[in-house]
Parts: sequence; structure tokens; C-alpha cells
Amino acid sequence: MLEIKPTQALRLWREVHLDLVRDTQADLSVRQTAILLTIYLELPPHTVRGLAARLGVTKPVITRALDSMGKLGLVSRKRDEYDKRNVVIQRTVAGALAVEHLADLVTARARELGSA
Amino acid sequence: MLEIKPTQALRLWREVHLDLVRDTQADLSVRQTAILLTIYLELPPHTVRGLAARLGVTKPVITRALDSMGKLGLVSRKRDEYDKRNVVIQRTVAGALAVEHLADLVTARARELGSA
DNA sequence: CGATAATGATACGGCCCCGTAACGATCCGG
DNA sequence: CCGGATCGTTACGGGGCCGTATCATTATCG
Repeated sequence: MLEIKPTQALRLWREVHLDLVRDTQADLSVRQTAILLTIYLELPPHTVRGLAARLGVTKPVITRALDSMGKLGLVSRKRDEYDKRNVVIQRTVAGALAVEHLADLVTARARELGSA
Repeated sequence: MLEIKPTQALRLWREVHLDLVRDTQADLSVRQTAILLTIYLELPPHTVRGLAARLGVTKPVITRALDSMGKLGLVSRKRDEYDKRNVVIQRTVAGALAVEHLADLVTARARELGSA
């Protein structure tokens, strides 16, 4: 349970987004961010279909997001050996670092907030 | 000053992003979000050049963002009558509502967070 | 005045994402 | 064994955003 006022929420959101813009690297879309965090916060295993249902989007959205985030080294894919139709999405070191970095940004900006 | 743990920060970020994905409408980019919130949180007047400098991006980025957000009715533009080179960016009712809606999302999700 | 600077907009080529529809591969039930 | 269901991927047409370079308009200053 975390108490936060509307004005604080907006300032927090803005500051972190400014940080993300300045971070030349990561320019993930809203969808990609939601996918990445779901992979790193929810219990494995993760599948394309599962993520699509979880986010309320179509499967190609997940496939493409995994393609692009895979190029960035944020996630990786592996065929499920027991049901070769499935693909298991796996975490990577780079992905874990990116998620951790995001957490740092948010907590740091939150700490700076006045009570207004 | 707002105390928030890294795990809470990530869960908050994820939940709000999931909400944004499900909100069929707004699919603003990170840059657009930063621009919108800057316009609505910082004191006017706002200019293209000022926003570009504030965000550390080039002017065309701002122009294009204003184009697309203008189509969505989130902001509007007006020539500065005292220096006709300048364009003054103005807030709109729809934009204010969108910002307020975002604040609601963040505060609501924050309130749901456990202490983990 | 005229030259220079400053502002925002536009043109271009490139890349990424979207939704729909179709596809190959794999599993499963009769 | 084979037809149908399920999985993830790919193809297609369309649209958006990017960075660089350039532009027209307006202001400034000698």
C-alpha cells in the first residue's frame, strides 16, 4: 500500500520519462515495456500465447516485440522440448540489468519528490 | 519525499503500462509523453525551441509530436503576436483530461501495491 | 536599408510497429 | 494413420517516428 498524490504521480511520471528520453539507448514502446516487465516480474514459464492473452494483444505483437527486444539482448527464446509447438521466453543478463536500471530511475525520482 | 522500494517501483510501472496498453486510445511514445507532461506541469509559455532544449531533442521531434498530439486534440498551437517567429503551445480540455486520467491510473495502482 | 541570426516547419530516406490473414510445424483424438 | 486444433511465425499494406539538411518567415543590428 503506497500513498501517492495525483500531482506527485504526474511529476514522477514526467521525470522518469525525461530520464528515459535522455538515455539514448532504450526507446521501448509502451507495449514492449509491458512485455519486458511481465517477463521479469511474473513467474516463468512465459509463452507467446500467454503474454498475448495477459496483455490483451494479438500474437504477432508479441512475436515482433520479442524479435526487437531479442536484437537488443533483453530476452531470448527457446523451443519447448516437451511440446515443440511452444516457445519459452527466457530472461537474459542484459534484460535483468535494464529492468534494474528502470527500478533505480523510478525510486530515485520518487525520493526527490516534494509533498506538493 | 516519497519512499518506494525497487520491487514496488517495477510493479507500479508494469501495472500502469498494462493499463495503458489496454486503453485502446492513447499510444503515445516516451518522447510524446514527456512533452505532454512538460506542457501540463511546467509554467507557460512553452515554445518548440524551449521544449526541444528541455528534453534534449531536436526541433523537428517537437514539431512532429505537436502535429500528432494536435490531431488527437491534446494540445494546440498559436503564433506569438509579439514575436511572430515563435509558436506558443497551449493546453486543451482534452489534454488536461488525458493527463488527469494518467494521474488516476498511477495513484490507483500505487494504492494497490503490497509492501513486498 | 541590407546582412545576419533565430524560429518553427518541411523534405527526404530509413526504420519500426500495427492489424489482418495466411502459413508450416506440431500435437491429439478417433 | 489422418483430419482438426493449437502454436508461433511470416507476409502484406499502411502508417508513424527518427535524424539531417534545408526552407520561409520574422526579428535584430550595424
